[in-house]
Amino acid sequence: MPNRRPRPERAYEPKEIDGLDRRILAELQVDARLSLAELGRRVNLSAPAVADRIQRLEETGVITGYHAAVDPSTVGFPVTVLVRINPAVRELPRIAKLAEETPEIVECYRITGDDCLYFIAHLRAVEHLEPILDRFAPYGRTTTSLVHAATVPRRPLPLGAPDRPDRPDRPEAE
Amino acid sequence: MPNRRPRPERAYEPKEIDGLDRRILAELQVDARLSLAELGRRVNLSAPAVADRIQRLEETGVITGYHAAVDPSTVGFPVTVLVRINPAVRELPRIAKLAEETPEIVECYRITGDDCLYFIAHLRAVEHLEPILDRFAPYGRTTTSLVHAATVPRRPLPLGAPDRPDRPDRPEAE
DNA sequence: AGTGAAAAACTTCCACT
DNA sequence: AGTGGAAGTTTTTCACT
Repeated sequence: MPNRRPRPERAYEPKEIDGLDRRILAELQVDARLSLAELGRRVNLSAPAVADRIQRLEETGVITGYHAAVDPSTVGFPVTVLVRINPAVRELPRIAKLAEETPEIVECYRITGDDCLYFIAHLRAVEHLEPILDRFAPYGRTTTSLVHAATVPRRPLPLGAPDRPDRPDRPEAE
Repeated sequence: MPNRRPRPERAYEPKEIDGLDRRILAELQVDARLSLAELGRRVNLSAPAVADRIQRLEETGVITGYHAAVDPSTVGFPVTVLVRINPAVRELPRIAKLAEETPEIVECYRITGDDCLYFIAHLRAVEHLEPILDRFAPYGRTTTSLVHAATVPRRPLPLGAPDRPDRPDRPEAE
């Protein structure tokens, strides 16, 4: 037998995710507030079994959280911008820190290409854009786009239709 | 009295969102699975009162859903791309439709600027990028970036700290 | 708009398979 | 890994403020 060291620590165990897990994930991506009982009914499993699986999915880093989606325009942030940044040499860490410290910025990613960073920010008014851009200006060149309508609103990963049973159905109680 | 027609239909009523609502929203953005009972404890309100407010927030379009966040890399989508598109004249609707029909695309927005559309897609392999780009090629010029680490992972809107009481606390039971 | 109390539903724990 | 049953919570409804 080959000398197998214990598996290196990693964020999530490489345990197989089966069709049942995928169906549970598909359901929870659409409605995170589904009860374990209801989930169990949908995937044909008892509530404790669903609870077990969900716990495992959480512990292995597959599910990273449960979040209410709030429409920014309804809570005073009618303006959304996407800003790309072409950083001056060696200034990327400073830019990342600035982004982190700016509460209006709700996500920020490193990307490949000339502009190697971009963020999304929600603003109370277009006028609030300038001061934000000004803070970044010393460290890079910014390109700003106003975000209009969502052509495809955020939607779940294509995990396969949540309707293919992995085991035969149990007989229905009527 | 001026002739007031019934209020035009809109996605959400312009009812005031007070500090209590903001605190509830702040909590639910962080953990959508909090129980009404626990929320009530945190904002110092009874469970039925919290349920009422949440229902109103849902009905008025402030809360648009509750979603489990799934780490794409743990479910077989290790590659994330951001694609900007500069559409050929009059082809934007076709591009939007293509985006809608491509399950790997999890969001797509219209933006200002030369490239007036962008989308985010999660892929099972870089090789899957080409066929997708090829579908868009006839209708516009695409610019693709690979998305690396999240500098700022998606986080809640800055709705104000969820710890400022709007009413005096009730006496604690001990 | 919010409360407390009762009924229904849900989550959790556990012994068993 | 999953089940069914018991115990503890939570959600929901409702009369009252």
